[in-house]
Amino acid sequence: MSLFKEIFQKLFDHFGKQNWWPGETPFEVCVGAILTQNTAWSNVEHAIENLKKQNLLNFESLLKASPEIVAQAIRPAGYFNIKTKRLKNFLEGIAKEFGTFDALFHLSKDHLREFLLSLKGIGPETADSMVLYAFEKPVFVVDAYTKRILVRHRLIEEEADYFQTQEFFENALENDPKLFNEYHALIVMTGKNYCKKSKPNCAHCPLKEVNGGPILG
DNA sequence: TGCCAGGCCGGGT
DNA sequence: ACCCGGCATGGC
Repeated sequence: MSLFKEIFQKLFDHFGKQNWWPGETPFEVCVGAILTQNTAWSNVEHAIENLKKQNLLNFESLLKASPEIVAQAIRPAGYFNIKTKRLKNFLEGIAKEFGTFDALFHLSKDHLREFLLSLKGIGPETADSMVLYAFEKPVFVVDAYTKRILVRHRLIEEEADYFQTQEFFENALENDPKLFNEYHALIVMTGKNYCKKSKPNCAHCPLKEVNGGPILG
């Protein structure tokens, strides 16, 4: 078994199934992906709740809602002004290019990804989170935790960019959206245990050794 | 109190 | 091409 499969297995055995993404519909997943940019999910939950209460958590309603209303609703998620713009860019981009949200389901993975990345406010992680968790196409989502863990264990260089890190996983694993789904969720769980500033082999952090050593401390 | 959170953009050098 | 500040709330 490959190293990356072994790591996955140990994380899965330790943490169990994560049932990601926390969202009831593909549209909700997309909105959550934007709202959680550099933000704790607990804050996003309040914003999502507000949108639900006001019946704004669907494509048509959110598209029509005024920026002021949206900003007020998503306030708990932080960066509410810029995130309002990003949501609007997303919604208006879809309306202009495809007409409906559901039309996105007919796009190929690469076309979908390319379209999302063309929108201001949607970068690689947000796009890939949508592609994987809303549209269930096989891309490996990389985030700050992913890089932090790999760098800590000297599996990648500090300088590795998003796409290099992503290839690292995608080359090592079968192209399975369910696997990518679970793996990324487990990495987020694991990453919370790594302090941000510590050097490799920080005493507080788990996963002290990967090659030949115990994965979980 | 300060630091951190499931990024991304835009302006300066 | 890099580097860096701005964006903002809530939890520990």
